[in-house]
Amino acid sequence: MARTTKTLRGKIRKSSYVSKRALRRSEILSTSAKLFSLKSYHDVTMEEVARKVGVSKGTIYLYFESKENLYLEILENAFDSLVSLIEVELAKEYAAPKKLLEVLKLIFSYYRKHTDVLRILSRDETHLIREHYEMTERWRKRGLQLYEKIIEKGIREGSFRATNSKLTALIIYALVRSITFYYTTKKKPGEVAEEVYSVIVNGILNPAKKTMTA
Amino acid sequence: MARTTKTLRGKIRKSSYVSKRALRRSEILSTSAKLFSLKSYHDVTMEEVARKVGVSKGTIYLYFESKENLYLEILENAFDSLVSLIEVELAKEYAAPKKLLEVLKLIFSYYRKHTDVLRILSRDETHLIREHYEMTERWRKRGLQLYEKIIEKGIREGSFRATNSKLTALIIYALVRSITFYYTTKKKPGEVAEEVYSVIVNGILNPAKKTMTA
Amino acid sequence: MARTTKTLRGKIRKSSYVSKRALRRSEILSTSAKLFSLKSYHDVTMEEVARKVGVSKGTIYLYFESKENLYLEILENAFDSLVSLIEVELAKEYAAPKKLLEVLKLIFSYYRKHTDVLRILSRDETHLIREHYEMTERWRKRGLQLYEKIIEKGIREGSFRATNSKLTALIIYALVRSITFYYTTKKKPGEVAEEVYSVIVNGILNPAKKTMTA
Amino acid sequence: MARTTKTLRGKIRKSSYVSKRALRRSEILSTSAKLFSLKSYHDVTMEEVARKVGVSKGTIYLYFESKENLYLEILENAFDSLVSLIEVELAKEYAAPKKLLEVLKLIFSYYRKHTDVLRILSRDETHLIREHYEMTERWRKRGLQLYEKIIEKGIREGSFRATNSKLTALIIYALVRSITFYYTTKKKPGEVAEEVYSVIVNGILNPAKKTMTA
DNA sequence: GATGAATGAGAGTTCATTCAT
DNA sequence: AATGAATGAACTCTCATTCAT
Repeated sequence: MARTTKTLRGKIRKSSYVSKRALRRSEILSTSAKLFSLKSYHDVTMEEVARKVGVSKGTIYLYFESKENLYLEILENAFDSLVSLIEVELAKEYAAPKKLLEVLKLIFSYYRKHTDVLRILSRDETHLIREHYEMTERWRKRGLQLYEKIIEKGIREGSFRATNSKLTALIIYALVRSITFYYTTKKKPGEVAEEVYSVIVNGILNPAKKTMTA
Repeated sequence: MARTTKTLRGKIRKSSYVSKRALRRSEILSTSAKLFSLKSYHDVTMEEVARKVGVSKGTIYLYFESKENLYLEILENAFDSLVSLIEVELAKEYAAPKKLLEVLKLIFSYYRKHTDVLRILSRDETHLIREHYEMTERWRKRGLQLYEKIIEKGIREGSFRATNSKLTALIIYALVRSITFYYTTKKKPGEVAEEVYSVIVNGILNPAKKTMTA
Repeated sequence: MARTTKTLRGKIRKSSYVSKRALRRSEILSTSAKLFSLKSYHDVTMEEVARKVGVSKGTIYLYFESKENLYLEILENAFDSLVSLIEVELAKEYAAPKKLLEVLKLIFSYYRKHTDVLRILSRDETHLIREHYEMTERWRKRGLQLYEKIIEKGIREGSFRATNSKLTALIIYALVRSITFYYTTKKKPGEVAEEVYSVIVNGILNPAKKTMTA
Repeated sequence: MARTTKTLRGKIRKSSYVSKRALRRSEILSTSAKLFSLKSYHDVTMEEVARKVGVSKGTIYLYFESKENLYLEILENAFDSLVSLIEVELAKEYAAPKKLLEVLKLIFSYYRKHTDVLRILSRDETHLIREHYEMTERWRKRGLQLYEKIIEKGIREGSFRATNSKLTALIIYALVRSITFYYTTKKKPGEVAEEVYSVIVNGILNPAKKTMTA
């Protein structure tokens, strides 16, 4: 009996310990993510992170090898969670225009909820360290490919006209990035997505005069 | 005769002296601009700037009060020269669509020539110092207003349809920014401008099916 | 019992921690005070202070915000402790001459024990920083007032003749300062005080001939 | 004839050059003396000296080997001119009390006219450099000896009572120093000298009660 | 595991001094 | 003789990281 109890307690303790550790980790991650979203990498000090988390400086190093690693893990997490969301969406059997709209909706919603982390992700602090550079490059290429595929699918389906799909993908990527950064509005993410979608697909020209400019 | 020569020489010497100093200044500006475009503000050291320019650390301080000032001057120069270029274009009596196209051409050409400086300008290293923050904010607002005015003019003229002009301006601003950043191509700036223009005004939808999505 | 022990140990540890920090602080204070008493402010480097204390440069900054602050704290400490000593003496109900003698004794004793710090206090390095300037000015004015009051009290009581009390105060202030600085002797501070006192009150004239010079 | 003219011209030119050089030298000396009297040695920059004199930094080095030398020469000049003045006074066949009074008058007058330089001389920035230290020490010892001799003369003559002449000399030295530093008054130097003299010789005690304290 | 004291390399900046012109 | 551009050593201060407790 005693042993069982002990073992159980051990397990509980261990599992509770593990979850405590996991909790601390994510606490550090989210706290520092907020800080990194407000200032540049170099302007966030480990001292500050520790103070905000409510632990000592040394403790941070029990959970993360270095400041660099902490920073990279924030990026990785953000990157992975957004990508996996989009992956699900992409798998669905929608026509290209609807697919584009749905992805936009998804992204804008996600951004609204995870502003901190994504401000960091979107920032062009690209040359901090090689790992960071590579990660953001990977992320950007991944995003571009995603849009490119949708556009090419649309062109094949006949729903999109035959534009330069690389450039168009970049355009979409860019505006998503900037709108999440700078578009301050009370509209719901879904509405924003629709507005953006409308400009992308229809352009800004007055259809009545379209013949004049094409 | 001799006197004349002397006077002339005096003038030349003086002017050559002035230009020597100016030359050094711009040498430091362009060298450090290149460095700042490759790394973040904090990752560029004055030591490095000095070494790249080929002078000693102290020399930099003969030309610039501080690292901050050096950085801000790079930004200011870039900002001012681009703005004044655009201002000239805006004054012309074009219809909105042509105006938009011309401004895009102008910007892409400018970027091609001043990549270093404009990579810095476009970066979102927004929290370095108040002056920097204010300068980039000003620059962004100025750019957004510019596009917004063109779009509103177009709407009034009937050439553009009645979109959310604020959002549309942001979209244009964003894509210009990202394309100059990430669009690596051998096309001439003018061609890029036209491609971008086409996507903006016409959208990506196949006109044959346009009725379906509006 | 065990609990009591634990609690006690806890308290001891905490108090021992506090005193450790306090110890380091005062170690740094006294070491740097010695250095500052030997060289001018600018000639003492933080590197040197650290080396002499036996810690690294960074450590000094864990205890003091800046070199300036370190310096000012040395001054403030010296100033405060001497002033509070004198204050006690002044409150006593002595006649002016005895009061003067007692204050002199006090000051000379104090100086003997705290030479380092008071060499700094007495130095006329008046233009370092505004805080320093203000502090030494305050200290000087405070000292002068002190003597002035004693002298005026003496004049009122009839024990001192009616001299220019401001000038006399300055004279006393000055000689105290210089004697502590330059009078190297094996005499006890009390004896020095009495010698000085004697010169001040009686002057140096031979009483037998006093009528001749007055 | 031509030769003579040439020679003459050469001489004139040379002498005019020499005096020009001498003028520059003393201009630099007096300008920097003023600066050194306002700030500490380290807080006066060669840049500042040059600017105030109205020449370039390099020029200062054509007249003085180093900052240290410039500083030392200021001290030396002040020291020498005062000492030679006093020397003359001392040679006169006065009785000790009158001698003391005359020397005090001399010193206070001199200070009034050469405040800048003597503020530097009186400052206890004693450990700048060995030369400076030695010079101020020499100066102090010289001054002390001077007073000591007068006092001992007075004691021998019977005009002064038998005090500790070393201490008394120090007292006089000290108060002279501080009064010149801190005694702000509109009185003429001669009057100040007399006031000081009176306190020194008569003390501050009320003669009516003198018997009580002796 | 957690702490916080300690480290020390490296940053920006200053300034006495030198030197080509 | 005079300049002023250039130097570079030395300074104060910061902060990611380590380590004894």
